[in-house]
Amino acid sequence: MNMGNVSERRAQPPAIGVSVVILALGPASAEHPTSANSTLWIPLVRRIRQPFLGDWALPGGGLRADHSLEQAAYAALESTTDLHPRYLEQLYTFGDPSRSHGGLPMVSIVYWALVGQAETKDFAEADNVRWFPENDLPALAFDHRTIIDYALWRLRTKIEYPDVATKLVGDEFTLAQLHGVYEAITGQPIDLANFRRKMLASGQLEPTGRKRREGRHRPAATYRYAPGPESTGDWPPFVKRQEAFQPIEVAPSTDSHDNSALAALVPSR
Amino acid sequence: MNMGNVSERRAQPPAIGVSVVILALGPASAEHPTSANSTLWIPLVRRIRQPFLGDWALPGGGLRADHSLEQAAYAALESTTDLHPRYLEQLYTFGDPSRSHGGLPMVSIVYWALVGQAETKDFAEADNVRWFPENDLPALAFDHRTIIDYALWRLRTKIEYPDVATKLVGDEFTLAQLHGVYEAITGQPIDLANFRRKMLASGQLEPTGRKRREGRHRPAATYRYAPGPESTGDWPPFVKRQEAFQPIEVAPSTDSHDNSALAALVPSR
DNA sequence: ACAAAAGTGTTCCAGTTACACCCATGC
DNA sequence: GCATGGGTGTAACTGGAACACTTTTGT
Repeated sequence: MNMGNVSERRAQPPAIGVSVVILALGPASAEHPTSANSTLWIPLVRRIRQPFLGDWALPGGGLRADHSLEQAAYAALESTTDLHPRYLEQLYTFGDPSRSHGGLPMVSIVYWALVGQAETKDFAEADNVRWFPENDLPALAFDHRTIIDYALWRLRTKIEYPDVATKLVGDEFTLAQLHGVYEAITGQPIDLANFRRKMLASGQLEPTGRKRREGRHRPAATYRYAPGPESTGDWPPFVKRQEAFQPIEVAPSTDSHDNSALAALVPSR
Repeated sequence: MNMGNVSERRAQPPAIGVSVVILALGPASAEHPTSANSTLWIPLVRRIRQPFLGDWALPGGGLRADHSLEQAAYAALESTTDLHPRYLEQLYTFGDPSRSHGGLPMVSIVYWALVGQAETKDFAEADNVRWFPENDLPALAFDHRTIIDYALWRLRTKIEYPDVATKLVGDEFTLAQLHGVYEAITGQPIDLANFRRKMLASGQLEPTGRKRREGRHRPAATYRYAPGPESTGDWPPFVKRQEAFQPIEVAPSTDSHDNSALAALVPSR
């Protein structure tokens, strides 16, 4: 590729990449406790080249012409953690020339993903991957701090939709657990009595009939998220949602289809 | 640029572009009347090459490494109409390989823009540019129909925020006008009495003291949109908004700064 | 029996809806 | 005066917030 002088390069299109903000519910961090006993954790990867060498950054990768954006996001996710996302949505596309800070100009299409609580036990920490609590992030490369703040803001404003909240707990959960998720995310105390009624009234929660003992006291009924066709609004009335969650050919290599891992990504509303 | 065989090209990054869905309030179309006497109009450009030669498409263009996404969106907008946007926001990024339909793979970062009613008099119709009412669109190239549907959906869900609605009328407007905008966009009849109270209660409307005669009857007081610092929520609590509306160097050529045209784009909340 | 969390009932309040009504202006 | 839209008043309805209360379990 021949790019002559500077002004010629400036006229070139920028590079494209995809990044992912992965969010999982974990224990409240010891140093920075919060009112709730859970916090959000985010995995970051350490940069191994300039600029920002040694700083932490969002997982991400390049984009191939024969892959969808979701596929690229999913690949970036896999490069960081074995956890499978239960929710994956496009967040925003950042492309300001100033954000590269000395690197080559880059447009980043950012996704955010939620992974379930049950699975977060294996917070597998590779050498260059580490999980950080949302309220105690290290110095971040590029504008990634801004991006994370935006992702958290989006989560907080979107948490009202039951399907988002349920993606942060296991498939089967008690209302108290779900309540905890809401409090952890909003940072606000929420009246449990009203919360329970509101959730049940939404018609999107299906009792499993089973019970679960949380502490050493009365067991609670468990529920499962059940979409229900009456879910209006929120998402556009057209195919976009299906399109976004088409089966993904995960491996960039030729022939390995593993869509089983993507069962959780099937359109949910 | 040398790209050998097909599989090699598939591994290349796709091209990037920016498209804009421009929305303006205009008269209800004769063939497809609606309950309200206004409808949304959208300018489209005719394609002059394959694929989809002769079909209509959203205005758009390429991306340069030294331009921000907003600058590119603004440039695309200028290529179509002289109208200046009063609102410009990123909508979504589309990148599915299937969307190119025989063309080269392309990632499109789509913006949507609102232009004021007063200015739409000069619906300047160039040979390859035509305005269409939202309810009577022609056959569209690529997935542009989906994109427009998404933009309309977004507008309809966002119209609640007074700042969005006011962007579709002139700087000075009567409550009846604003009411008409709401009805045109939602398609629902809205109780005028309650509407007026709600708007005034929002504290974001400032009386000008002037009056305007609309029909041949009692004149109505006019108002102006006045942000007010109490506007909470809606937008993320960080710089993103400012960043998104930094002064834009419009012309791709070397040195012509014309930021005066962008006064309307200054952050409004 | 007692502690602790699960789960239910009930009141209060604020914001919205529906609709009746008065006001200002042109003809 | 009267027609027409501008503008106000108000009662009924609705959903959420607050909090007292009952139930079920383990020790």
